[in-house]
Amino acid sequence: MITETNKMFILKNVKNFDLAQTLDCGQAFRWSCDESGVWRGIVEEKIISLENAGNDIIIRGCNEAEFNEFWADYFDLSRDYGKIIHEISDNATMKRAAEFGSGIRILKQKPWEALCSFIISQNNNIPRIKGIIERLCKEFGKPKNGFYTFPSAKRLAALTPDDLAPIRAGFRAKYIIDAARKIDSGELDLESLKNADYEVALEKLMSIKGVGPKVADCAMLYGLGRIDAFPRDVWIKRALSEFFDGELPASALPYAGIAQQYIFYYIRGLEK
DNA sequence: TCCCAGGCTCTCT
DNA sequence: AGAGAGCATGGG
Repeated sequence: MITETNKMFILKNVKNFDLAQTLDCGQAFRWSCDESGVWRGIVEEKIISLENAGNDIIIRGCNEAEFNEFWADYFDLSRDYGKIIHEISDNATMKRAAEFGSGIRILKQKPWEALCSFIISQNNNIPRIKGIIERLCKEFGKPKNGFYTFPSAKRLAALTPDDLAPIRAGFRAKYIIDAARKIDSGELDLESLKNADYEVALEKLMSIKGVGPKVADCAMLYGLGRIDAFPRDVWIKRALSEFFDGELPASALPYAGIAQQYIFYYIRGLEK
């Protein structure tokens, strides 16, 4: 039987794309890696596997045309991260952080999945966030070649917080349901926020119960492709006061969201 | 056991 | 407007 996983091709000479850094830096929670360094994941109903090989990346599960059609945008391959790193490196600490995480790319995740994931992330730790999301997909997503799709807002809108008990999200269950219902009813249109004024988008997102400025910024950065969003979590606040006198250097402001990811990855790396 | 986690809501000043 | 408790759950 021919399956789509038989498809394979090699992405040549890719810069600033380290799979481990990009897929396990805390921006997405569903990618996993096996012992041989092969990363696998599902977005919508598309499954792909990737493996770093020097300056190349070995891709399985789709052909080049399919990759260019969908995944190239997901992995933000048209953005010149080298140029950004160069521009923000006039600040010594920013330079260290950016070089430490120079293989990070900001994924363009599905808006609903990003919003829902970061609602779950509040006052939580990353291993547990992953567990809750995994259970959410297993319980309410659709099975697909050994993976599960991320459940749609429509699917979750039909449930109650009690129905989410099996995923053990705690007090966040009611927030997930409120978000799902606002999206499903059309009260909130995530797509339209991609190009909205920042303050307008922030206010719209914060109309969801359990969504404050941090989760809203994450939804914008990771789900709406907005690098003007700058999520301030406990780690970033700590880093800002410890290394940056409270605010981002001016050179990093145009790339605030990307700078934020470098700092997050860097300071957490220092802990270990 | 205790502390904390990619925060937010609610209440009390 | 600002401070602080409470929140569900479980990893370290």
